[in-house]
Amino acid sequence: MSPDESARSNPSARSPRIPGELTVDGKKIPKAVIKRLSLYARALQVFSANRIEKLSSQELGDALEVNPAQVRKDLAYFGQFGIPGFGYYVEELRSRIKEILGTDRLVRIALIGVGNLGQALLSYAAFRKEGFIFVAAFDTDNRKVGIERNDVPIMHCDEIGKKFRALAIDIAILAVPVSAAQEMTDVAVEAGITAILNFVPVRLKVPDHVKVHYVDLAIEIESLSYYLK
Amino acid sequence: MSPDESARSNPSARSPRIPGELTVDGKKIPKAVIKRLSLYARALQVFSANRIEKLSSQELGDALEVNPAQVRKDLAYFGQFGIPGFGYYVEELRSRIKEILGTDRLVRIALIGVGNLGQALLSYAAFRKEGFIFVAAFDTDNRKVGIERNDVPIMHCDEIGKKFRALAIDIAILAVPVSAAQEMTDVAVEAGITAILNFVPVRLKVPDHVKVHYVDLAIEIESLSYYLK
DNA sequence: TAGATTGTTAATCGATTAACAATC
DNA sequence: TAGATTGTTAATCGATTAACAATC
Repeated sequence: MSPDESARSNPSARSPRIPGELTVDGKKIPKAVIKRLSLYARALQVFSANRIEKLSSQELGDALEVNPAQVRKDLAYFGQFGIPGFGYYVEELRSRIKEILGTDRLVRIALIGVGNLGQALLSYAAFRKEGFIFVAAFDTDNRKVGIERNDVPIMHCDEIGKKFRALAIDIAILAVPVSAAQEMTDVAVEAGITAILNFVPVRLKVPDHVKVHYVDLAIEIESLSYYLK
Repeated sequence: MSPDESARSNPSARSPRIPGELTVDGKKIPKAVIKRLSLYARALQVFSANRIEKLSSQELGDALEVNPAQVRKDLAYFGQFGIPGFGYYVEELRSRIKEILGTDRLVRIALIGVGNLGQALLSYAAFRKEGFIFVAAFDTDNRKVGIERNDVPIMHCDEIGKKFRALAIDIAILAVPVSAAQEMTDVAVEAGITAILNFVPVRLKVPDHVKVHYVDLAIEIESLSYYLK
């Protein structure tokens, strides 16, 4: 079977075969589309909580400062979700987007590095509300190992190899010092991880099948500085 | 004098006149360029620390996974920094980029919201190393008001109006609950702030001259989820 | 039916990469 | 001089927006 034959009638079918390059039915999906999809899902949750049962691409776009054509185009990558002349059912659209994102279930997260930032992330209640759960944290400091933090057990980094598989970790969040970042990454990759959210200000070397997102707080502030008068 | 006449021979002159739209000598500067400039500055710092005195756009690009033509093009927005056939002097390029970014001096930051995330940011040593200093933090919880955290005094949010001006705050970091985000933003804007780094998952309404950068941790994780096999 | 809004194609806009003359 | 690498223009690539036939 050729890669193209993986196209199916199921409109939200995912067929990522070339590592790092995501396609649905042969179309490449820009990274920005995925980010907006996630924003749509959250906005729809709010509409739903406010007892709004239907809306148009215009209304959804207005809530997020996104062009309505953009909203429709983003959705079109994955199928048809609306009714011409009517709009979208809020709950249905929300749940189908969550399905596309793969967040229609609990996503299991491991934290590597229980410093200040790591601890803040552990205690960030919004994660749980949005369907993410910390199942384990790892640190090399023996004073931290063995205790719990926000109901999350802290284990030694030496156990990453064993525990990542046993606990079926989906995503690793990296919040260690620069000096430890690459080594911890290598261990996590060796343990089979395929997605890393990296807060460490260093470029990580990973195999093609591993996806890394970078959040760089200092760069965010520095680039804001440019816009000061 | 027409806006275009603000073009000067000084290549790094900044002339942002249309609020929110940044131009240098009439050219628009993409936001992505500013982010990369900040990455270049940090990488150059590392080269410098390793006693590397010169490099080419190829070498700088390699370190950051950026195309060398991209490096040169980014710099070209602001002037000429290299020597044909030779490359760039590391220290000179670094200091000129810092100048462009406006981070060749301490940038003064105020934190609004001293919850878990806020406290983590206060204790994030990397900020200080990169030239940012927290000069004040604000919270509405009277148990926190009056004490210090990482040498930063915590004041009541009612004082934002007065203190922002007195302390010459450059950038506000917003880390409050969703319910308080817009009100705190309004107060900060009223107090003259022009740059906000917002960690709260809500769209802020601000006047055109105020620049907001969004860091949305839940969206980062959710969009990573999409890339799981 | 008339009005509204989708899904989709075409047009526009912007950003990245390639190529190369200029030049150290 | 010969070799290397810049700065810059042209070509490519990708993403956003506009427009509109299809259709509920």
